Amino acid sequence: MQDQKTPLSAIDWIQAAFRALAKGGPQAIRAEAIARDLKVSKGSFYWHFKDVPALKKAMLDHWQRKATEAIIQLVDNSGENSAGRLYLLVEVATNTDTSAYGGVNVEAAIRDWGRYDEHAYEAVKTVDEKRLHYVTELFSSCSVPEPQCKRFSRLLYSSLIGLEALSGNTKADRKDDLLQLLDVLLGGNKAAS
Amino acid sequence: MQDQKTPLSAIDWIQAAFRALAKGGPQAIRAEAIARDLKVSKGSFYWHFKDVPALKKAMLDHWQRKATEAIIQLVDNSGENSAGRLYLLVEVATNTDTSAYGGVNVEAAIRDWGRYDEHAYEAVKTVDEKRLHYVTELFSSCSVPEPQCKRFSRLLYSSLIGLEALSGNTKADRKDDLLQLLDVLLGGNKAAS
DNA sequence: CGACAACCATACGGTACCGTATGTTGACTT
DNA sequence: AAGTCAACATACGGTACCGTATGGTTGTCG
Repeated sequence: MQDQKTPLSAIDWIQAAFRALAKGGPQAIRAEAIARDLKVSKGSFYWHFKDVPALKKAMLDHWQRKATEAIIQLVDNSGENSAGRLYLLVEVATNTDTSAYGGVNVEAAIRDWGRYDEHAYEAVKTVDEKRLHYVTELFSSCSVPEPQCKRFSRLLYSSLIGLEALSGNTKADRKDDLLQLLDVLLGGNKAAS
Repeated sequence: MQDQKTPLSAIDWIQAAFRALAKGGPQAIRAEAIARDLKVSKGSFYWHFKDVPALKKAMLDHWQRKATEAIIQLVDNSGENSAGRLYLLVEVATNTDTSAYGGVNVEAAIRDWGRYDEHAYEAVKTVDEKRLHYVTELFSSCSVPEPQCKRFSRLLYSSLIGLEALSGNTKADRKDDLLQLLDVLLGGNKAAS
């Protein structure tokens, strides 16, 4: 939104790179292309970053921090109990408008990226593990028997990922589907507690 | 496996292109790179295809046919009832070794591709709709109440997609998770028969 | 044996990108 | 007012790809 003469920072480049990633995939992370998008020359890029791999590393570091911070915020706020937190988690997670860093489908794009790039894979893996661990704890606090907790968290998280990858559904659809899944998962074990 | 002097066909190129896609993403579908992989020159490529977009179109057409044929085979064979077919479907679908066309993670790679390419998106959408329709029918035959059938099929299919996108789990894990999900989905509505 | 077609190699001009080297500008010191 | 430095722009050589043009092998058929 800044129009003229305000110098760019590294974060500006990172955000623009995420826009490019979301729109064109990992191969769209190119110095000259992003420079055009920012209406500067690539001389600017090579002032802020050593090379393209350095930009990619900065993107992954940035995302990895943001993606886990979002979870921590949900832990701290919301005086809900465990079950309530699970439902709240679904509500928030389906709001893909959490456009913290850059674009819209950044999450999915990074996950794709991880399929072809080792460093991206490591970042995705780390984030996945932290999130799954958190959700597992929530299920455990809902008196779900222990061996099922990890499985249920995988199913819930996988459904979130899969529903966004699936074609031809809306954000509201995905939220309803996931809430219903939570009902089924928690209801099926309501006997305990 | 053919060593020397056996001339290539268009299908050979398509299969090699799928290998490239699975390994390096959509951007890896390049005439010269695939030619090197096939140990021929790109003159060969431009004899079999008009250009790279023509190859991509042929890939999508080929996959779209294969991906729906696999379902039809499951309908015809297997004298199972509806519930049994659902479980069988999970068993077969988690065997990603259905290496019919080319590689391993071709499905996921095409889904990624669809995020950046309109034609690929259309192909994925068509395949998704056919599969979802089939699974919905199965749920309906299992005395699952009508409004839930579509939702359950989305959840099952999305979980399959999401679990494969998820990092750090094995093929056996995914199968177990999905079978358990089926238990929960079918068991949770056993009352309404 | 000569013609023809399938199949491929080689050579070419063109584009888009990378990374480096070096010039330019404005703002801010002293 | 001269110097310094952050933040660019410009220009360069190099690579990898695209698509075309054209030429070279095979086999097959009359």
